[in-house]
Amino acid sequence: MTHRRHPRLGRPLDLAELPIETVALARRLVGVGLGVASPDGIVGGRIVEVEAYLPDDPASHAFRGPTRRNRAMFGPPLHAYVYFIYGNHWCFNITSEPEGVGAAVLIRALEPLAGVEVMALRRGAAPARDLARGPGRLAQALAIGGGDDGAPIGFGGRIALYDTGGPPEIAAGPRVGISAARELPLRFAVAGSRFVSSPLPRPGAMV
DNA sequence: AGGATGATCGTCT
DNA sequence: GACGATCATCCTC
Repeated sequence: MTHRRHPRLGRPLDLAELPIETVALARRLVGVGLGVASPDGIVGGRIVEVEAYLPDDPASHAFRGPTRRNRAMFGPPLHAYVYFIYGNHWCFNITSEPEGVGAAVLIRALEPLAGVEVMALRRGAAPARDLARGPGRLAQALAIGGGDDGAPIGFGGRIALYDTGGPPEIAAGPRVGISAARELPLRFAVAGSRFVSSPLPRPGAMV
């Protein structure tokens, strides 16, 4: 199964268009199409929520230097970093920054657009809104697991990005589930999307 | 609608 | 041996 123009995800995204600085990449990925090729066809949707994990970020797995688990974070940009958490769940990141610098963007939620029935099958009778809302559910719906860790993003591989059209309005807020650096607004989402895991203030909203 | 809890295991100290 | 970038379920309000 190979990636090409997809009626719902759009046309293949030229990776050269993407910034590799972590915050810039995180913001750019909001609204981008994500497709995973499998025997069941292309399964994916529009990225509606991400989190940035910066170099020298106390909330990042890379904070204490390279280990076997976080190795991909220190590899080249635009590769998958996939890790297992809480004994149950896989989480999917796209690496950022030049090789040697440990950083990545966690993909937290998707608006399902392609292979929705396949996602529903994998997720087991979940409501459409919950098919890929949250990083664990997203990985399960897309069948992303440890075997994808370190793989390059792109056409010719399993995981590819698509250009779905114009950039959306982006909301920002604190990251989820971390204990360090809680105050930093490093979570980015499509403003107002119902597929975001938890609400974020609209851009320019009053505090 | 929202808070608490158990599941479950790889990774690092 | 503790804990985690989570989720589903069960409970109370």
